[in-house]
Amino acid sequence: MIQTLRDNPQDAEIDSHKLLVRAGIVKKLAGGLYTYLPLGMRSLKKVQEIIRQEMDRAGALEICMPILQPAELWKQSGRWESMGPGMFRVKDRAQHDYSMAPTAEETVTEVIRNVINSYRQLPVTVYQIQWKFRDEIRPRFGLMRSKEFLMKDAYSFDTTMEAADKSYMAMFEAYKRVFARCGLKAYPVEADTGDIGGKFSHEFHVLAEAGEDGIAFCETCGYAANLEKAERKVAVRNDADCPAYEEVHTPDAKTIEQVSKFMGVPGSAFVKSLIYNADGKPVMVCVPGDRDVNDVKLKHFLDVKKLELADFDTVLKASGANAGSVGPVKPADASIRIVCDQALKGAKGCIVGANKDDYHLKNVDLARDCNIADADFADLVVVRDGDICAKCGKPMVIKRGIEVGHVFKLGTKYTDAFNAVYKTDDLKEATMIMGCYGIGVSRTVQAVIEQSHDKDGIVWPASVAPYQVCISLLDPDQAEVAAVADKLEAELEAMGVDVIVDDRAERPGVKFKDADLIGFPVRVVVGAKGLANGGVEVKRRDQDKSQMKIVAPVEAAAAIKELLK
RNA sequence: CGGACCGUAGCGCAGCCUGGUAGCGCGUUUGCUUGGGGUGCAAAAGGUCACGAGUUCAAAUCUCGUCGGUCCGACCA
Repeated sequence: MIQTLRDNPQDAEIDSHKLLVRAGIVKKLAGGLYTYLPLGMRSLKKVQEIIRQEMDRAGALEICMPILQPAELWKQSGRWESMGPGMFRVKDRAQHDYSMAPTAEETVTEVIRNVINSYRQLPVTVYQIQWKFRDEIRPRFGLMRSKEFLMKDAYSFDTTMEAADKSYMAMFEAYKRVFARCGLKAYPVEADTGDIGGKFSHEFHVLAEAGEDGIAFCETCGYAANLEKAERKVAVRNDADCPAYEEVHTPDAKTIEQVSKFMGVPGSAFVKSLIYNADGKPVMVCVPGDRDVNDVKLKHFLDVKKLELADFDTVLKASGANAGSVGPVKPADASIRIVCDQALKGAKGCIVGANKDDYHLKNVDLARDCNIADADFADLVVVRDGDICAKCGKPMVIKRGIEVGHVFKLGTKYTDAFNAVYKTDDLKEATMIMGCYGIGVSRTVQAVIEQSHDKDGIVWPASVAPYQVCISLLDPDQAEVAAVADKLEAELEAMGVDVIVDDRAERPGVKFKDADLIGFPVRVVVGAKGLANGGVEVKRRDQDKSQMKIVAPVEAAAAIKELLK
């Protein structure tokens, strides 16, 4: 049931997706839904096994929770509404609502609440490897972002913050081991903690051009954070004083790019001003003209629940102009709060929107001409390549990554909602402190391929390859040759090595191409010609043809075992 | 949600503009051939041309609608 394709599927864009399909690892059923063919299933199981071993080693206990989850659980945490259309919802015959598990914080908290009653039973960390469902807006890149995917999710419950930190670190270390054993270079990256706060969230990223997430790296001090979180340091400005500001007519120029072209001034000389709607109140946000606002940072800084760009009406009312001519100098709504990126502190001689359609102001001194509180200067922009690391002051680089894991200290968000309490040693009740930890198992399989392939196909690490060894049997109809292959296969299996024999009636070239495409870590060629030359030929997938070794059949198994190390 | 493009054999595509017998490559099956990096030859099977309506003597082709897919964008002033 292994079939390889010569042509790339038309819907695949990135190498790992093309190879998944061409090598016969998965087969698409519909958008975002894939069947794991025999080869894919074997790799998926190997990744799962590594995860199980490392979870067990870290002291976590395996459980299995239902995929179908009663709506009541989600209503109790408030997420039945807040998850929005991202969650698949179904009804039973009695019209009761259920979700198809997108994650399992609610379920696990309900379970633990019922099972754990005493501090004597804590701490505990449970995990499961279970299918998850998310109604992605745009499933893409094969297994990378699909509607149904295999996830390892773990949840820790502790009595104290210190203990919770310890549970967190145990998972953190386990994750490092899991990815290393899968042959992946995965980096822990600081991530935003959403509504919870604190410094306790790390994403594990595999660096890849095809990655969907941007990560800021400091090669000097090792700081790594995703773009939502990454902070930068800015130099103190010492701008020359400028004369009083004046209006400039800028017809038909709305974007910074257009005005900058019109006036012949670089974008960085501008102040970009946006009106946001923060919990229903308008706020003006100013950043350097060549920068983007980081909504997550802004949300934290303003400490609001809901943050979005204001609609056109609000913009007009707040500034007095339509979008494109908004600025911090004398907005129509004089009481509007203006917050500013730290890089603008002390900025003089800037160009800003005039709060009058088709006009801008030049020679603006933010301190002199605008009403901005000192405390309203903060780090509010998305970092980019070359920005200064907030930790060590050296430049950072931006790289792309695939998020394969996430560890998160949750606090009491769910244990409060579900009243997950335990009896303390002084006969009181206390709320458990929770952490959650996910690994995208199916995504990890694809990340391995993305990180390890060449022009001929996949280069599987031995630990997660569908088979570690492929015996390419070139003359299957010659009894003595086939006998050598049979014996070698039996020996390898006895040594605990996975082996597959390609005994198809195909030409050698076909077998070699397929073995390279699928990417078995070690290829053994057994053929009449080779045997006449003294033995069988062994070669690692990542070795060149010239590094192929001829070994006597009796020594082959040992030689292969050596190559797999 | 908005825009663009696309649905023709298992896969990759042509044909559509200018309506008239449904084609090519890969794969599959059979025979011969070849036998160390996707061999060559010959033959065969395989399609409601996404679906529905319309125009027409006649629709894969033109028109409208529906469904599905892919990509881009979603207000950064």
